[in-house]
This record gives sequence, structure tokens and C-alpha cells, in this order.
Amino acid sequence: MTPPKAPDQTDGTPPSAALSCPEVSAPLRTMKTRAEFLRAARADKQGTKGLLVQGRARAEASPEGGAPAEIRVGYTCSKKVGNAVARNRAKRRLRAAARAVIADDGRPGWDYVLIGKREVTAARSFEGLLSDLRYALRKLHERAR
RNA sequence: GCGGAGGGCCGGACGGCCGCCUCGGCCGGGGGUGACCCCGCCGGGGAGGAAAGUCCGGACUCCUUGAAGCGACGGUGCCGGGUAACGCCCGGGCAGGGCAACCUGACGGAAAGCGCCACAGAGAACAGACCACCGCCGGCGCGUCCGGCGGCCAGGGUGAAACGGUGGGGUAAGAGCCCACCGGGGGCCGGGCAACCGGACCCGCAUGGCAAGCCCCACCGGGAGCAAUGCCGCAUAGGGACCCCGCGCGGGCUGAUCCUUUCGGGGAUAUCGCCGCAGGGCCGCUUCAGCCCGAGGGGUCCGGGUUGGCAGCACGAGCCGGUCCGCGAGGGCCGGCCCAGAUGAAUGGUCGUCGCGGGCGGGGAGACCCGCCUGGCACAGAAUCCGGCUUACAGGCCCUCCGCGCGA
RNA sequence: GCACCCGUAGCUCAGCUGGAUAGAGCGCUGCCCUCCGAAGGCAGAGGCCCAAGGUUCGAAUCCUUGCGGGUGCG
Repeated sequence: MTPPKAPDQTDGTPPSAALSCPEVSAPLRTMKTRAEFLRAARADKQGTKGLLVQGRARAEASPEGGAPAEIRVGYTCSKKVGNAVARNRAKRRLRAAARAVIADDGRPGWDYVLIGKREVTAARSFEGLLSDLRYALRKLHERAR
């Protein structure tokens, strides 16, 4: 296994940034209602090799001085991804990737929806998924300015 | 050793790091008057043989007034047993296939009735007509021709199927006309709970196929589904429009009410209430029983609302072991165990080692051994829960049996 | 969780009370017509009737199972 540039990787453990680490940054919450997903679907989106990301800054976000606004993340794997086993596996990998990346690179008060793609989301290497997600977040944040 | 048949089972293993759901402990902290809630800690559990398809059968809830009969509709279909039940399973019978082990079978009824059987063929479903065949008589263009009478049976390119088959006797020619064998039918006897099997006897022998065409017979079956259903909370509303059926008769009964009074009572019955009868409603119909309504009942559409919570919801036709009964499916008894409960939906992510598979190279006569590489390791994810069926599935293990070959 | 419908030519559909050549329209190919094209005329190709079993002498049609697509209700 030799991915291009595995940053801080000596043994087999994933990057140490994946530690739980919530108390400093904004709390993470999973999106559950249909309305939230529909709002996110109208927002900007960025596709990558392994997944598709929709992201937007909520209007009511950023409270002054209060607790940091939460980051909401949703996951979508439609029937196009495959049967139930394939969909669940894709969603689980997306969740694992989000836990590793969003805590550092996500912005408080934003909603993100991670969308799985047929075949590739389950087959792509985990390193690749992580860098895909980081790239997509960076592009979304740049365009939002 | 090769080939085959049946049955049972498994369906990656171990370990780091980081996570998820749930139950319990009540240990620590926080919140609350409280029930309790949140965070942390410790301990336990956490997908399948098909969780799938939704093809059957139930449990459980709600709806339907109950029973009987009839009818309609749907299903099942050899016999016996198992089971809560089944269209499932087991055992048996029969039929077909295979050398065999074994496998397969919607396998009731076609003399209850209706319908259909294309093409071909003389004829396709009462069985007779037609062509041919044989004998006799007659006629003449004497050919082995025509006509008449009689025999009425075999034969007739066909066809999926043609009124028993084969052989022999017999005859003018023939025919169950007679005989033998096979097939068929009938009641009888014996065995078996039964399906069915066996036996002798009688009948020369009359009645195709399709019921996964209608149908007949026997048996079974109310409808809907956990988004069922119950409770709590929140919001809105105590709405609007339209349609259908109906508001009958009697008793004054004195409880209201009204009139009258000599205050004891008497009268009235429009109205409210009561009683009785009609009437209406409650299963498709009928009967019986019962209940309800008796002046309101029912339906359709629009409008409004729709982030909810808890119960149902996991101790069950449960799992494991032993023992007894049974050929078996299975059942009885004893002991032990608690074993998923999510709801944008947990049971994982990632890395390493091993195993399996594949590829390449080397050694060896061969079996095989060694090294390296490896995006490979199936089908597939509980959603109220069980019993089955069906379908999908990489690879592997165990047991029993059959045929052939070789050896002793 | 239920209920139901449909798979036939490249496309849209007939045929589905079993019977032998599986049809129609559009499209396609060739020819005619025209200076060329359209329209029109003539001729032709194109189907293992979703799959696998079964019933029957015979199946697109009847039965069973599966696959794919779609609709409705709660």
C-alpha cells in the first residue's frame, strides 16, 4: 500500500486528527428531516472521484458569543448505489470519513450533505475518500466567499 | 481409484487503534419539587441461512350482533399420520424414469351434464353411411365389365387419437364366430385403518381424449393489517359546501307544561318526557334469537393540522443438553440458559498477521516442495413475531449408499 | 405492509373464448415518380412472443415459479 502522500502515517493507525475532539470546535449533528435535505439540495455542490458534497451556510447561524453553532451533516445513498448492503456500506464509510475530516475542516453553522456514488464510494481507498472530502470542502468554502 | 445418489453442517480466524446501538449496575458528576433526564465509569448483548421474494399458514390487534341452512366467491385434491395451522413435512400406495443407490408426479370424478377435438381422413364420438371384399341371379359391346339381391365382417393413403391386440382354427369371403396368451369389465373371497394389493370365478367384451375448458363431489376459508391498536402531548378546529333516507299512529300516563277548581280533584295533549304499536337499521338471502334507533341517521368533497413521545416490542408454538415413545415427521418428561431491538434506521471504519483462491518463477521422473506478487474471498442487512415454501450463493467439511475397475 | 397491472418487430400497440402464415401503424431498405427533396405508389427485410418448467396431439394464449418495469391504497 503506497498512496501518494500519506501525511503523518507511520504505523497502521489512521490520522490522529480523528480523535473525538468536540469540546473545542462546534458540535456535530446528523441531519434527519426531509426539509433539511431539500434545503441543502438547492445549495452549492462539488463532485469528486469518490463522492459528491452539498454544502451551505445556514442563515440563522453564528450566534454572537454564545455556544458555537453546530455543524450538521447528512448522508444520502439512493437506490442507484446498489442494494441494501451496498448502500449501508457506502453510508458507513461516508460517516467514518466525515468524523475524521469535518471536525477540523468543517465550518460552524454549515450544513453538509455527503452523497455516495455507485461502485466507487465503496471501492475507493479510505485515504482517497478523505482527500476527496477535504478537497470538496475547500472548494465550497472558497466559492462561498 | 473413477463416476454417481441421498442427508447434515459451516459459510473466514485472531489482534491493535478509533467509533455506533441497546440492556443492567447503581459507582461518580450535573439538572429537576418530583416521576425522571443528561454526561462519565464498569459489566453483558448486538444480523441471516436465506434476515430476501412476499407464494402459503398462524399468533396478536381492531372492525363486523349470534346461530343454523342456502347461495356466491376463492382455495385445496391418492391414502394415513404429524402440527397451533398449512398448499408444509413424514410414512405408505400407484404411475413414470434410471443397470442401481435413488429421483419425479396438481395423482378425486370423463356410464351427471354442457362444450371442444384444427389439418388430413370413408368416418372424430348414439355409430352407422361410403369405397372395396365374397356368393347367387340377370345382361351384353364376353371384359375378369355393368346392374340387381344377399352376406355386413376383416381391409381403406390418414391422424395425436379410430369401438380390444397377437397368433391359430374356421369360412364363399369373413368377423370373439371359436380357441390360447395379453388387455378390459363385473361382483365375490382374503390381507390392509385406508389408498391399494392378491386369488379363484364369471362376461367374448358395449360406452376415446381434454376437467392447469365450464362443471360435479369432498374438505377448508369473515375483513383489514403493527403506518393494526391504546394512552399522552402539541397544533388547529369546535368549521364550510352538497347529497340521500326519515321525523307515522295510539295511550293520557300526570313527570313537566297549560286550563280550571268548591283545592280533594277534574280536563287538555300543541310542546318536552314516558309507554305501546307500526316503521327502520344491525350478516348476500331465509329462519330463529337478540340488540339498537324511534327523530335523527348516513355519505361525498373542501378547508385546517401533520418535528411528536410512550406502550404494542421481544420469555417465545424460544434455544441447548439428556432421557423415553415412535420406522419417521414429531411428541412427552427432566435439567440448564435469557439470546438484536434500530426508526435518515445501530451491529462498523481502518491497519496488521494467518487461512483459502489465483498468477509468476525455481527444484523434482512424479506425488509434491520452496520463493515472490495479489484492487480476489460468495449471495446478501432484522423493522411486530413465529411455522413453511421458493429463489440467490465463492469455497469447504462430515456421514451413508450405488455402479464400474483394480488388489487381497 | 397490502392490492393490482404490463413485458409481442427499432418504437407504439393488436392478437390472449388454445389450431399452425403472429398482424397493424410509424420507422428502416430498395425501386418508381421529380431538375432535387417532401408527399405519394410498389416491393422487401426485421420476432427463439421476458425466462424456466408443466398441462395438451398442439401454448403468444392455460397453470406454476422467477426476473424486469409500472400504478394505487394505508
